[in-house]
Amino acid sequence: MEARCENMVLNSFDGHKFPLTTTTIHENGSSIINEMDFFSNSNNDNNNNNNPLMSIHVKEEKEYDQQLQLNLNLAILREDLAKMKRENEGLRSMLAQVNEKYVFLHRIIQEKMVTRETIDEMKSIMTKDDTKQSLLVPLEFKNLNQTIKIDPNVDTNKNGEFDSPKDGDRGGAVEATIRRARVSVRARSQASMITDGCQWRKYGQKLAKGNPCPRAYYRCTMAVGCPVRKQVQRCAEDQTILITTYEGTHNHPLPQSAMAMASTTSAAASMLLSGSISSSDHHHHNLISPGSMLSSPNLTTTLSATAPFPTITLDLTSDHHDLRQPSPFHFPFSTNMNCNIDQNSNIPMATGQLAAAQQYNNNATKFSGVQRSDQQLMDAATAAVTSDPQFMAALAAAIGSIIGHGNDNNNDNNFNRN
DNA sequence: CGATTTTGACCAGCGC
DNA sequence: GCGCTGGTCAAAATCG
Repeated sequence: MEARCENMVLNSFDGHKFPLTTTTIHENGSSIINEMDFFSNSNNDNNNNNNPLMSIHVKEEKEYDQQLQLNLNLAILREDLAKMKRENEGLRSMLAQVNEKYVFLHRIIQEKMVTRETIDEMKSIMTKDDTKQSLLVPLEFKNLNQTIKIDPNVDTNKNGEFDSPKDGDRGGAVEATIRRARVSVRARSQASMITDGCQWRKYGQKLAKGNPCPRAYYRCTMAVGCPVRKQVQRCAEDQTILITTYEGTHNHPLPQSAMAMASTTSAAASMLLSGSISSSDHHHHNLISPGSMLSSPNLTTTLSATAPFPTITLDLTSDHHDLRQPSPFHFPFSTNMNCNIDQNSNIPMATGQLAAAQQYNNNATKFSGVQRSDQQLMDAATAAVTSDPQFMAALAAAIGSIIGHGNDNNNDNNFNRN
């Protein structure tokens, strides 16, 4: 004779209890704890088919098994969710730090702008040939934002492009200078074109001299008349390197996924035109600007004064940026914090961020304690984030939304409410 | 069938 | 003026 009792249960999330073990008590008083086999199949069912009571019992056990499996899955999901929440908390704190640095940079930028205005006034007093000066020193724009927005008063050709400087129009010359400034991005990628969030239409292909790989020409098709173009070509020396050269500034709102690249190239072009750094051929700069692609430890920028158009090259081909992968290249998480975003149009605004970045570098001693750890943290986060394009896009959108609200003090709160 | 790509032709700038 | 080169155009082909 043996008695059977259920003495261990699993509480389900909906309040139900499911037996995990049974205890078999034998006549001699000994007892054996039998663990419930969650994954047993129905082989034994055949042995009980002739016993209606046993059949009902087995049926109940099968239901228990199914429910137990379901609840175990739920428990696993819960654990995963908790893990993701913890990771999310870490990212939030990281973003808070990034945002703090953005505010700091923004203040520096404003200070820089004021300084530039003072220089402008002094120069205009010292020289009467201000037309030449302003053409030679493009940074003298008091508000670079104005150079990026499409001005209906500026002559454009039939394609909506800015006319070349030869038309003698000063405004047109300035705009053409902006458009002619080029930002070249070198990155390792197996894909034929890097994914930068914009829509492009190929309008030509050429075999350039000295490179067996053809150069492809693309224009932005996200808006009619958008003057932005890009050239894509593999490096002749190392064909795993994809060289993408951007020219012009978008005249339309950009999706969040495109903001990273647009703001980075915009910032680089801004620096290039600003003359905030000396423009010597093959002069390398390692820029420090928190949270920016431009600040990546192994990123090298190269300015070329001998090229037909002023060109700045952002080199992402070092080991740290080795992005070789079968899937299309995805632009590293970065840079939204490096641009001002027009509250109305969502157009990235070049604001001389890199000059500010340099000043940030000069002031780096203020941050020397946290800079290094932040940089390491940022590196780790970048590697983690870039491994998941979808998450990267979502994170970029989140950051963009924060910074898009300006630098008010509620940014952290805005994010934490998510 | 509309959008996109391909590809030869055309144009402008530059050096000789 | 001529040839070379880079960049763009536009008709044809291709794709989804």
